[in-house]
Amino acid sequence: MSKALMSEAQAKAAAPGCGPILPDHNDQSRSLRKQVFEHVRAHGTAARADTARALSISAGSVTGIAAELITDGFLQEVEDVARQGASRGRPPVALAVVADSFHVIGINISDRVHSAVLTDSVGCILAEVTATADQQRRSVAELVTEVAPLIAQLLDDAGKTESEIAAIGIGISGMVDNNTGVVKWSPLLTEANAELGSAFAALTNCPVFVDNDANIVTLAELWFGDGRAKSDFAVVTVEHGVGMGLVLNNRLFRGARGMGLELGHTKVQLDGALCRCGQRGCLEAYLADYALTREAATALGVTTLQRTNVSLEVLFAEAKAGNRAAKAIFDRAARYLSLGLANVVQLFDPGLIILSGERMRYDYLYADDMLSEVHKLTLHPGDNPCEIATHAWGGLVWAKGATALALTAATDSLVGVSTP
Amino acid sequence: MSKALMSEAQAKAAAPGCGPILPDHNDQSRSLRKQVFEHVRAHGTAARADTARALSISAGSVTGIAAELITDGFLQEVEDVARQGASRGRPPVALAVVADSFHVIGINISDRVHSAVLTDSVGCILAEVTATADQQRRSVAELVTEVAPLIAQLLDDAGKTESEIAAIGIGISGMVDNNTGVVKWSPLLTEANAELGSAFAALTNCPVFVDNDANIVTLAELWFGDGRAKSDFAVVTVEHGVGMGLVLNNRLFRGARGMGLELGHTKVQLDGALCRCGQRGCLEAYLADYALTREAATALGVTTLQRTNVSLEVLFAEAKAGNRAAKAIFDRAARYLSLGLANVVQLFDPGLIILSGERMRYDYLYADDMLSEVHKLTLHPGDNPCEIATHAWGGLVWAKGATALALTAATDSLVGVSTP
DNA sequence: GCGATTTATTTTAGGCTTTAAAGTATGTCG
DNA sequence: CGACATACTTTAAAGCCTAAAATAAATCGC
Repeated sequence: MSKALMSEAQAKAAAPGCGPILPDHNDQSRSLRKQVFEHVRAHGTAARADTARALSISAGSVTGIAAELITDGFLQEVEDVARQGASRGRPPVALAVVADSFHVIGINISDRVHSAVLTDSVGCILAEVTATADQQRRSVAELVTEVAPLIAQLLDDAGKTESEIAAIGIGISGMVDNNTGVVKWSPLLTEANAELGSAFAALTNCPVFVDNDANIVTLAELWFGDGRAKSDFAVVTVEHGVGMGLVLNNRLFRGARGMGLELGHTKVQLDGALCRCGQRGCLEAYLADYALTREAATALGVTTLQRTNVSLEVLFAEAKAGNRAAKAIFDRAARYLSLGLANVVQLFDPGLIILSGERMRYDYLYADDMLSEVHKLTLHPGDNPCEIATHAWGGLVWAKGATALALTAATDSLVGVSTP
Repeated sequence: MSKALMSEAQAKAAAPGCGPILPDHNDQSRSLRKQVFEHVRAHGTAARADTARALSISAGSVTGIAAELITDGFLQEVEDVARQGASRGRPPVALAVVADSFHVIGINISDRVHSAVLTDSVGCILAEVTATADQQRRSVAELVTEVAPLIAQLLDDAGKTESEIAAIGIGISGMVDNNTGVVKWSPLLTEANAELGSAFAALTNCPVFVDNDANIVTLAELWFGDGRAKSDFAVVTVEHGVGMGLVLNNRLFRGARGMGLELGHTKVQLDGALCRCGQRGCLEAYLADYALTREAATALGVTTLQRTNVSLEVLFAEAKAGNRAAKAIFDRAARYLSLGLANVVQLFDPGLIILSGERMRYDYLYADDMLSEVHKLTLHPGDNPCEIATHAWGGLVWAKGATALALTAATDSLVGVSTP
């Protein structure tokens, strides 16, 4: 059991490169070309010989593939600072990804603030931009109009043109079909089954990939965060709703039919509290913003509270100041969170759960009591209990995670094929 | 939503061949040799041309591979009854698996009765044997002594010798590490971390594979039952405990770390009913045999009930006869079952859930009320609600499922390599 | 400094798998 | 019977990868 509040800067410094560090054991089909590229990117720099050993392929293959990737402009030989004067034998020559071999854009669409970043092929941010959003629901067309200036601004700031962007990733809360880019439902949109992906593809002439916010945060962890060194882990987000993302074997698991993982709407109580989805007893109905403020209204004796986040802050301050009713609200939420996490452990048995989301500032939600409660509610016969970490990112997680979506796709299309 | 009570004979007649019908899209690494063999086995018979089209490989490859498999004795050309006088052109030559190219044994170890079957390479039962078990916990050594006669009997009945058995599959309830054959915990064994696999391997000189009973039933569905035509589905068993198995992309999903899928111990109630695992609020504590009999004791005014299954029968009879208290017990169990199933749907989004286990005879558990309750407790934005089927197999499911475990392994080791 | 040693990378020849395309076999249709 | 359709087989060649030999570039001991 551990807790870690890590800044983005720390996460960046923790390990070089980006992307999952552990190789993917299941899938032999990835071309060696892509495997070599991904190995170098994951480790920041890697020598040919190391790469050959790590991937269990012959040195000759690496030589050939590296030469090809260098010719194509994806890799380059660099001075290896780490290994200076180390050992005998011919010194290895380090390979590194050519940072500006391609670029991607990641966009997060939210109810309060949109954010977008433009990064190079190793995930370094070249430009970032945010814009406050009006809180109304809107149509896809309106949303495109709303977000288009952000993209233009990014390109301008980074000095790039549309044609230099290999892919765009978009995160939005709601139910998203990642394969088709269709948003089946979102609290931000007026339409159901909105063709968000194709709308942005038409706008930008780039391949566009869409996913829901929980998956986006999970990708952020897998590519840039604590999950890089793990091949299997879960991410649970507590915010407006309760979301979940799962990585199995270094890949984002999206459920058998592309949906699923709706942890927020798993039932934790028969005939329980009313959820905004209209059903009763959802985990979300005990944990999410609206659930807490609903109770806050009662506890603080206020009948109407203007803004959700304001009232939450008030509630938290009251709890800190010793208001028993306020504290009880957080305590109950924490107990239900522990129950929800215990169910995740029982069903998926991940080695690590990362708690994410702005609400993680409310330390009641990740107090030691809550964490030990999870273990009390779990069977772990092998004595390898699930590690639980808290990770409060800055506001750019979502946009950063969206770039991971784009980076994956761009890598596939550019590096995965032999003649780009 | 559909219900189907299908006998083993019907399941057998429903589709020819055995094993998953849908090809595995994820894994390119399977050698074409194995893919061809598995395609033929899955379809009962298949022409070379059909196989080439189905697997998207060239006809020439199939010719070569089929020739090799025929030489090695795994495939043969047969008269194709179906296609007589169909179309123009040279008639296809059907290929079929040579049934006695190898044999496997499947064993189910239970608290009441052990069962074992010996099948050929297409899953046809050549011999079956059952033996009542004493209900005491026992050591691995005692268990081996107990089961050894069944194996001897099978071999004798089928006229085979130990050396003709390619693999043995064993199912046992409890927590099993399939990779190592270690039973971490089982209600049938006195020891923890019992090396059941190696114990039987030592006895029989065969490769032995062990899995828990829920996975075994799931394999039975995947190989011989309703799951054959699905690439993703879940199986939920209600019996002494509540178990679950999940098939993702035609493969049994065993959780990130080989454990997991402990649906019975997911929590459905804070501070709920006491479970035999010592925790409170487990789904199992509302559904399993001991949970029902515990309440039956109260409802029927009986203080001590001799045998669990006897008292369950009494309770069921009372409910049928109109005893309100008895009926209420089943009703509540059904409500909790629907809640548990809804959670499975929310998290895994399988297209199909198969309810299995002897308790499915208690129709309260799969009444339309329960099924519609599941859908009421689930979000399904794409209007593709999860299908729920009930499947009451005969007593040999478990043993049959265990053969699937053995068949998988035997196919890998025998067919997967070019020179056996 | 010099050769032995060590490790990294490159070159080369060959093996394996698979395919496309041409060739052969065997049926139906008119 | 010939035209056609479909299934299967053969064959040459392409691709990918490896093992092994060759080459490169460093350190170590003297």
